[in-house]
Amino acid sequence: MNIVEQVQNKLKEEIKNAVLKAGLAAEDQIPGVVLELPKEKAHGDYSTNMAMQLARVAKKAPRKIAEELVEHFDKSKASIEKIEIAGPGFINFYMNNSYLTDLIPAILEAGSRYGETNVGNGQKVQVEFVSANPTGDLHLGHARGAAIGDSLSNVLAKAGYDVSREYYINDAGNQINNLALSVEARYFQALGMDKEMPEDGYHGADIVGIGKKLAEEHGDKFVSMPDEERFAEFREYGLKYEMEKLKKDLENFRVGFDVWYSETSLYHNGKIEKALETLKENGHIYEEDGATWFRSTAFGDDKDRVLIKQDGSFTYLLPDIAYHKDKLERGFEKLINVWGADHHGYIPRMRAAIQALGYDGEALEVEIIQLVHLYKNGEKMKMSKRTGKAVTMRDLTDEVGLDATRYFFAMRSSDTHMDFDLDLAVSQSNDNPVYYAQYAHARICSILRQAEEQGAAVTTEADFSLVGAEKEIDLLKKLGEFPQAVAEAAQKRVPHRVTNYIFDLASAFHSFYNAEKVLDAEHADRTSARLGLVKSVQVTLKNALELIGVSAPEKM
RNA sequence: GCGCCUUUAGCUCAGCAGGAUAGAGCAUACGCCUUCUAAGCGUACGGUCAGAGGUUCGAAUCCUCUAAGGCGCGCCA
Repeated sequence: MNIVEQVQNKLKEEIKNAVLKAGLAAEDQIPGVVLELPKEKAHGDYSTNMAMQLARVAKKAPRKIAEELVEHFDKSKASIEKIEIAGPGFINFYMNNSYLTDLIPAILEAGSRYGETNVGNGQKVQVEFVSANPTGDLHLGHARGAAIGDSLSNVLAKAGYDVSREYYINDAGNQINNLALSVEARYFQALGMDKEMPEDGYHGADIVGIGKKLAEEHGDKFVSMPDEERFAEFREYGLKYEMEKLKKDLENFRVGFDVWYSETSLYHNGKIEKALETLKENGHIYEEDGATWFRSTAFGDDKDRVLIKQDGSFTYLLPDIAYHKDKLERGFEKLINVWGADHHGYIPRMRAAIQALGYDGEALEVEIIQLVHLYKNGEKMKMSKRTGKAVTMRDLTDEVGLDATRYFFAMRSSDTHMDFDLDLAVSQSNDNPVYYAQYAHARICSILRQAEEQGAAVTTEADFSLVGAEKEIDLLKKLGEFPQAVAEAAQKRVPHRVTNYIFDLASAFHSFYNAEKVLDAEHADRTSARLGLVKSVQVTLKNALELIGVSAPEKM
């Protein structure tokens, strides 16, 4: 627990004690003590709404309650300088903020670990994200999903969850057959022969590339091959090629996975049959019209779902149920799936399946990533994966830059529809807030470099009580919020809150930088103390940027 | 028709399990570099929180309805 939390807990405890001493409520009637960070400095460092909350229990006016509370409050116990009653009954606490300077050595010692908490309590969670079909390039929506999935995973890990990142490879369905046929068509075309694309073929440039590559490496070797054999070759080749490209693209995007899980493997190890068997045993399966159905309506779904089609093949749902059963059997307590908005209708049937398998439906959490619309020249760009006109993740990072792209996606709540203005991101890249945060980091590095040249070193032994100017206190408060910001982002699954924090911290630093000078030969002690402060900011900024996959440059 | 998401400043978005006078960035106007990086800082301007009811000491936030926009509603994946 850091110093900030200790002080907050102490304060809460004393508030509770004051309520009891004033006889305003019995112990079991006291509502949870809420401490707020007032927006206005004139409202103190902390405030509580306890008096208002007690109005009903104590049957008195909130301001009257507040007065009694303050009377019985033991000021000597919680670093308090002054208490005021304001507004409808807020009690505002003005702290003696000197305790905040203890944060500096604490952060310096924690280093890259600063920000860690244990609110996750080691809970085993799995985050499954991207999971794009290996039939083409990753596009804009995948990029957003990748950025959010990765950031969320980082944040959860930082907050003490036991996180596993997983990618589900859809390498078994019809789409892979279409991939093979698309490759085949492109191969023939590369040889100058006429061959039509399949109706649901993939028109991406990458497939054209595969065709060319095959033609260059193997000539017309496949032309005379029996159709079935050629199909199998192309299927495997296409899949391998797409997966390698996909992994590489994600790696370049600074996104890594612990597990790459193959759908096909479920067909070979009998897990699909087992899942079906479990559903049967639990009485949720029936036959109708020559198909096998899952009675998902029993768990609130709109309609029942087909698992095995008339022709005997599986729908997408059945292996997916087996997959989720496997996840749960691997001991994950929470399954967080990051899905595109176009799959949101799929949630009720998946949750139904989990319940039908005998698990708690709450184990499944789905983070829906809303659509990204790309604007160029003031016009919305039409995108379609089928026609191959989609803007790929690679196009985006090439054009906008990796850091800016990651930051931009991490900046916004995942459930808002997002407009990505390419012109703005490219032409006026200085407006991008990523540089604002990175610039703060680079500035600090510059100060530290010069300090070193001047023989001034960062040490935990400095006299940090010399840190106390207004901008310094603001900065310290911000630094102290970091662990809680991460914890909250994790618990609420809102990684963009970390990005907001980064912006706030950078802002507090820039403001400090303009108000106070760090390096000052005339005041060696103060210089030493301030070096500790800016180093703490550097450490915290770097840790925070790392959570959202953005680099912390030392020079800009 | 049904379900999910969205609607906050001219634009893009925050708003933390309901709190005090709703905040940033961009844009606009004006200041700040003989001093550690001006990709920065400061000041000003800018709001019927889509609309209507309700819940309560108190609502952008919770509930109901309405409107607008997006997405989905396959024996596709």
